[in-house]
Order: sequence, then C-alpha cells, then structure tokens
Amino acid sequence: MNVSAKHSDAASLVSNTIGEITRHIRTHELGPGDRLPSEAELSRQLSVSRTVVREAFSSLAAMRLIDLRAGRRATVAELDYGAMSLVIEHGVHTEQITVQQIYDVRRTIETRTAMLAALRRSADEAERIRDHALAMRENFQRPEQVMEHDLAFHLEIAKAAKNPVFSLIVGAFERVSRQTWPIGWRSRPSDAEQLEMIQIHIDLAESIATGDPQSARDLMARHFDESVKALLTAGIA
Amino acid sequence: MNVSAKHSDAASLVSNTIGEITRHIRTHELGPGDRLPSEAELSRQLSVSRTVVREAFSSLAAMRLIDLRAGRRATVAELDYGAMSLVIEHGVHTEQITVQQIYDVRRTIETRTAMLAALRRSADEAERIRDHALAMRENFQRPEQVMEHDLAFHLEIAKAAKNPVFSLIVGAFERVSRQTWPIGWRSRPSDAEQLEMIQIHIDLAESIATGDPQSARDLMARHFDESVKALLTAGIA
DNA sequence: TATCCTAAACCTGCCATACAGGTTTAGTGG
DNA sequence: CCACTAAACCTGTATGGCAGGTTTAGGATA
Repeated sequence: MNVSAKHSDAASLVSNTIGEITRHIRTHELGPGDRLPSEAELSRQLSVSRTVVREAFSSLAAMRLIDLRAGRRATVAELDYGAMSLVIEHGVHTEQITVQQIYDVRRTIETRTAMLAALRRSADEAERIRDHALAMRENFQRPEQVMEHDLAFHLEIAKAAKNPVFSLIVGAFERVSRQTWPIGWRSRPSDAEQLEMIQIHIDLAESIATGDPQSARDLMARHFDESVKALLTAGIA
Repeated sequence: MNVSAKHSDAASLVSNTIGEITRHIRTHELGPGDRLPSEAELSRQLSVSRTVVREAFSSLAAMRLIDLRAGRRATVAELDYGAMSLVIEHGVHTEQITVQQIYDVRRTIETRTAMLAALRRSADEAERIRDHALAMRENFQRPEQVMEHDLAFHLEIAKAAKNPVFSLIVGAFERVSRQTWPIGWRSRPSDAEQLEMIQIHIDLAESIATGDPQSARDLMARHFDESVKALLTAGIA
C-alpha cells in the first residue's frame, strides 16, 4: 500500500475522502445521474483502502448527495430532503426541538410558498393541489389517507413555488409530521371539526388556482394558527 | 457468523442498522452526550458484522446525529447544521439551486428571526449581535473579517429567536454563503457603499437591542433586498 | 447489416481478521 | 485517600475474500 498518505490535513481519512469526492463532483461539474469513479479506482487515486472509500460513499449516500446501488457505479443524486428530515426527527426525539417550534417555522415558510404558488403555479400544479385537497374530503373517514394527501398537498404547493429550497425545507418536516399528525387529527373529534379543517385546504387550493396570493397567504396562516390551537388543545406543551 | 439475518425487511443491512440505532436512541430516550453501545456489541445484538455497524455509524455521523471519536464510544450529538449545509452546497454546485433562490428563502426566514429576536433576545445576545455589527465596521478593510462577523451576526440573531429550527436553517446556508459572499462584497466597490451595507447591520442590531420587532423586520428585509440587488449587479443570473 | 443474446469482466454488499493507536478503568503503591 | 500505571476496551484503517447484481463486448441469429 502507498505510504504517501502523510500529507493529509489533520482530519480522518474518511472525511478527507469525502472532501475529495465532493471536490471531484464540483471540478468535473457533475450533475444528477452522472457516474462517479468506482470504489477501487478512487481507492487507487487517493491512496486509501477500499474500506475508507466505502465509508466515504456510505456517508455521502446518507446525506443523499449520491445514490448507491449494488453492482452499479455511484451516481450523483438529485436534491433530496431525506437526510434533512432525519436531522429534524432526531432533534425532536432528543428533545432539542419542540413540535410548536416546527409549526412556527412551517408557518413562516409555508405562508410564503402559498403566496408564491398562487403567483407561479402551472395549470397542472393547480390541479394536483386541488386534487389532494378534494381527496382529503373524500377519504375523510380514513385518517391515514387524509394525512397522505395533506402531506402531498403541502409539498405540491412548495413545488409550485418554483424554489427547490422551499421544497427541501417543507420536505424536511415530513418524517416528524407523520408522527405528530395523528395527534392533531384526534384533537378534532367531530366530523364537523375535521371537515372544517379540510375545507381550509380546499379554499387554499382554490386561491392558488385562481392566482390570489394574498388570499392564499392568509388561508395558509389561518391553517397553521388553527393547527397550533388544536395541538395545544391536545396538550402538546 | 449468525445466519439468521434473512428476516430483514427489503432494504440493505446498513440502512436497517441505521434504523435500529436511531430506534435505540428513541426507545432509550437518549439525549445529547449519552453514549451508544460499542460497535462490537451492536454487531452482536443485531447479528451483523462490525463493518455494517461501522458504516451505519459513519452515516449517522455524516448527518451529525452522533459524534464519533477514536477510542471513544459513539455519543448522541447536539443539533448541528453541518449536514444540511452540505446538502444545500451540493444543490448549488450541481446547479439544482440558484443563489437567488437561496436569498429568497433566507429573506423569508430571517425577516422572521429578526422580528423574534427583537422580542425574545436576552441582554447578552443583544450585545453579541451588536458586537458583530460593530466589528464589521471596524474591520471593514479586511473582507475576510467582515464576512465572518456577518455570518456570525445572522446566526446569533437566529439563536436569539429562541427556536433551534431557525438556527438550523440559517446555518444550512453557511457553506454556500462563504462562497457567494465575496461576490456581493466586490459588487460594492466603494468604501461608501460597503459602509452603507454595514450600517444596515448596525441599525438592525440596534432595533433588536431596543426591542422593536417591526423595525428589525423591515431592516432585515431591506438588507436582503439590497443584497439581491448587489448580486444582480454582479451578474449572478 | 442490424438485433438479440450470452458469458466474461466489472462492481458493490457484506464478512472475517489483524493491528496500531487512543481511551477508560481497575488496581497498585504511596 | 490520592496519584499513577498497566491492562482492557474501543475505534480507525487495511487486507483479502466471496456472493450476487450490472455492464459490456462479441458472437449468433435474423
């Protein structure tokens, strides 16, 4: 094995290798889908063992910067909120973040996405957003379904805002939302209350479809205000 | 070696192991600093090789959910925006995110943090925020210094907003900001222009110190509007 | 010539083992 | 009771190996 690996800057071999790989992506101007060198080749080029390259790849895959699949070469990944979602979830589970704090951030972000979506959404997006809202009403006896459409509804609005960073952030709350959503739902025990909550979604979809940013903004704000109220009722302190 | 590892659900051994470890953190209600089982022990418990446990640990460390140090047991990590910052940086380098899009998100987030900081900051925080703003003016001949205090200024405001999720998001833009900051600086070639930009920071610090949320909000908004204008002047399309 | 197919080459997932150093701990001597 | 040291433990890295998925070149076929 090559012994010339003494030059390395302080940190561990693995983190240096991570740096080298991201540098490779940057300098070669690789985009999503482009293939990276094989583990063996990187191992040779960087004079480290395949073990180290593997761990570096593994770490990058954990952050969803690259895609790994057996037999295939590693490829540059599309933007993905999976890692960020895990970070947020970790924060909640270790009690470094409260559910309310998340709602405050979501309100801040999503009043903006609602507004932008009203201005920028395509016809298709407007329709998809409305479809999710309507599906919530249709399936309102099946909370599981309602939740899925609710999550998709918010993500679709972020997408319609035409700014992937908003999508990333909204997506980052998905894992936590899946866990707290049922609490909010149960705190609205009557059909009337549940349908009222769903109606806000439908109205919001309508505002986005007709291109009324102010109304979209206000409805999203109201949605979150109501949700926080519901959570407080449920005793989430 | 134990052959009973067939039960595993679809995904790879490593990702299953990651799930098991996060589950361990959750069920044992571990908090920051608490120690996890050793690699060897987890390897035994989960009937996988140490290699797999190592790669799982490595992935979790990449997302900054745990801390790893040679010889020491892995510990649960404090909330850290390192991973999120890499994700954003990756998005920009692979041209999936533009610098403007980031500014739009930052404006959305930071007008809120400025407002909250004005309402919630402690006396210490108010002082630290002001110190950074003043240090920008004092060192304004040394861009490197100005940038560092600028970054710290924004982070400190997020911290004063008393919502760690805001800190996380503001921090997530740090790596990218370090790379784009000089562009904005160079687009303000005269001392007067540079000092004008810095003055906004000082005024903002003052608003937060005196507890004027509306003014803090407006100044932060203006700050971002000016910055975007500067970037456009510099030709960042 | 173009297309389909197959076998070889390549590649990744996972495992076992080994050893150098850093860290913790228990025990020993003062 | 305290300070110190040696042993036990732990992680970082390397090597070699094998099973199985993927790619590809080249030959067979239409």
